[in-house]
Amino acid sequence: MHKIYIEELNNYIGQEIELSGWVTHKRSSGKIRFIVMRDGSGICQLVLVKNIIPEEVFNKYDELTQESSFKVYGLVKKEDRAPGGFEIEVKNLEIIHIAKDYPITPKEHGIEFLMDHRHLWLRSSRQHAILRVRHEIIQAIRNFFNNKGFILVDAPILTPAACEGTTTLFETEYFDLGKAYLTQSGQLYAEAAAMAFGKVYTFGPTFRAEKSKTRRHLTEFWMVEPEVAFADLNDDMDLAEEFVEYIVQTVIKNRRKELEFLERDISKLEKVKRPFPRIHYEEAIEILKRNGINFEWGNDFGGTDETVISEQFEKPVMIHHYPAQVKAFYMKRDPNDERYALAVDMLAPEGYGEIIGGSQREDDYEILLKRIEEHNLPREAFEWYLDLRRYGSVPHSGFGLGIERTVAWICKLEHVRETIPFPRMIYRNTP
RNA sequence: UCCGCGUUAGCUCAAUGGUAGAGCAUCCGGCUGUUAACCGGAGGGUUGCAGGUUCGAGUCCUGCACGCGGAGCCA
Repeated sequence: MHKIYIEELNNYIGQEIELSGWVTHKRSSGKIRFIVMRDGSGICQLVLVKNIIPEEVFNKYDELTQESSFKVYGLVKKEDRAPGGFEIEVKNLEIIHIAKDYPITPKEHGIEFLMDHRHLWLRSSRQHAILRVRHEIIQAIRNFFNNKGFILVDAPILTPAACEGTTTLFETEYFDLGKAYLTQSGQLYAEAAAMAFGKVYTFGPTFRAEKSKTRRHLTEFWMVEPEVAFADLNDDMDLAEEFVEYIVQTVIKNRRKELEFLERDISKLEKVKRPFPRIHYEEAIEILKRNGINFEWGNDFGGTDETVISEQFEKPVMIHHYPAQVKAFYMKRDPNDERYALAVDMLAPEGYGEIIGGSQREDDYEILLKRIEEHNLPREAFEWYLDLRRYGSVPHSGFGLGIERTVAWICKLEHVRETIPFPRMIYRNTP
């Protein structure tokens, strides 16, 4: 007998097979009983009919509870009435473990209850769909860069100093060397690697100890950060739009079933094709003014501002040339106008906000040193970073894309907490 | 950190200041094609915690804890 997964049922119609899985729910009409099972690859309906199977097998239905594990042997039939389109006419059934009082019952639950039971919530079909899309996005990211000759370079997670500031770091003791911090970006290390390999990307978890409490924030989130030697801001934007187009189109192609389950309007995602609009910071301000928003030059855009700007477009929009004062020390200034940094943010459509932040980096030793001092950063900690400008410095650019916000946008979720298996938020670090 | 809302059965929620209730889940019974099946019955409560007002508080007041939504900051 073939031991198979539910997703393979189509190849076994009319044959006897073995499945292993868990009870999602069951129904009975007396002498005919139904069990809906899941095995991780899908769901399938089992039918037990009294009189055609041994009484002992028929009665195992009574023992099985929601989420009990078991093996089933039976005949595969095509059946349009069954969820998933197939059903198993049960011949025999072997109980592995009986679950007692599974807490997530087939009715609605509140978010606090579900988050407390996140380890069990992952078993539900909605979470399956979301995390499969996440998997597909990560796969697309790796394929995109690998196919373009980028080298994956893992940045350290324990770091000696801040990349961007000092107020938002998780701190830990590091033997006799004092404090260490959880990384908030792999970028500085990606720059070093780009000087070694030309085109690189880092991909890993990053940490922000900010007390942000919104639907777009986690304290631990995943970021992919490409960095390219000899690339300027325009090259950076070219890469970013090709990258995002590839991710979205790959998910539509390979995970249409999951998007449909989530009731995602796929036609909106189909529009995510190059070229994306590129607007100057000043144009973005004009858009805000036209929409009656009073915006002061020199500020960064808030959540509402981002939504208003991105609503003008059906595609992700790139805003470039931000005022240098609101951007990080390592960003290169526009040589034609020192007020601006050669920075770009990409805002996702439908109000999902910033998914990419990037820039051309400062490649001049003296200027970078000056910026480090202006920001009151400890020069010793950045000596290695300054070395990159001492030995064959070149123009280079890169960006970071937040995985969770990208998943939330593509799945059209209310909150990023569902985009990662075990979210870490300001008021939650369990389970 | 600030602003707003909330906390009642295992879960989701009701309950003019006057005897705490429903649906689901659980248990018992019925039903040969169910789709979060359905029908009948049963058990299940220190109303988040600590005070206060009142003849009487789930309900009004104060404080605390926890959660949710939003702001700031960011990806």
